[in-house]
Amino acid sequence: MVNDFPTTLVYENLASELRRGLLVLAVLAECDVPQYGYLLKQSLSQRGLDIPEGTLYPLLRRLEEQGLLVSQWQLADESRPRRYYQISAQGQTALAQLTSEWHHLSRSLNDLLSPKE
Amino acid sequence: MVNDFPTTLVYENLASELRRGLLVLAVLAECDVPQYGYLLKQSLSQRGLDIPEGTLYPLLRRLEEQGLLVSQWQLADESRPRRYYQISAQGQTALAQLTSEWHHLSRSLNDLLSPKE
DNA sequence: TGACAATACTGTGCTATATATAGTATAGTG
DNA sequence: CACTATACTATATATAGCACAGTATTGTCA
Repeated sequence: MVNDFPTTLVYENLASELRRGLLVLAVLAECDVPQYGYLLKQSLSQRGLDIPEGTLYPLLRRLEEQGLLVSQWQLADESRPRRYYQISAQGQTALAQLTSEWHHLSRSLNDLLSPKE
Repeated sequence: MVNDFPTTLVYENLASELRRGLLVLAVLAECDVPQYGYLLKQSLSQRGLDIPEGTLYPLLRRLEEQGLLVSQWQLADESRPRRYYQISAQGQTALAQLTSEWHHLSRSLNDLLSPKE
């Protein structure tokens, strides 16, 4: 099995790993305004962050379970019920910390990736 | 169990998730020059990317298994044997792709995190 | 009217992976 | 001579993305 990985598969895998951690930050940041899953998927996609439903919905539930998001069903007339998620106070604290960590990390990585001496 | 997470634990968790995907990129980039685990750990730590041994060593083996790194034992006299890892041709391709993906993602995320309209 | 795509979500199970933990062993230092 | 730093291996567990499948409604186009 060793070394039998098609290059594209390996790459896809690594790329999604890269994306993975950033999604939490992105979702938390977007949820400063109430959002429901499908809308979120689309707005993130527009920003270049494609995320499959199978990842997004579980992520939203997980973040709610951890107390970073709160949600409620909303029955706008004439439309399907939607579950709206919004960031909690706890979530805002986490978002602030994560954002600063993000800036730190991205700076480190950019240094590392920039052309060497 | 729901909602019983101490905030710090949740945060630690998310922060390490954030770091996780970036490590692969960082390691690949550093291995343009032969590196061994312990040295890598230290140079990354200096750059602000702390990575426990329990994460780094398995990562190196995994990347070699996937054909992105190659390694060999080296017995410098007077010192303990070290396993040196270096990026492979395949690895360089992956690194290039990942780097461009990284720039793309970090731009998206920075947009998202920057003050709103 | 009837089919098909888009919308909007839930649930289950697989697999990949980080991390904790423990263990081995040598070199240097006080 | 003990302790710390160095340098690595191995195993077990828990987490979480993602694929896949399912449900159901709304809108559209022919």
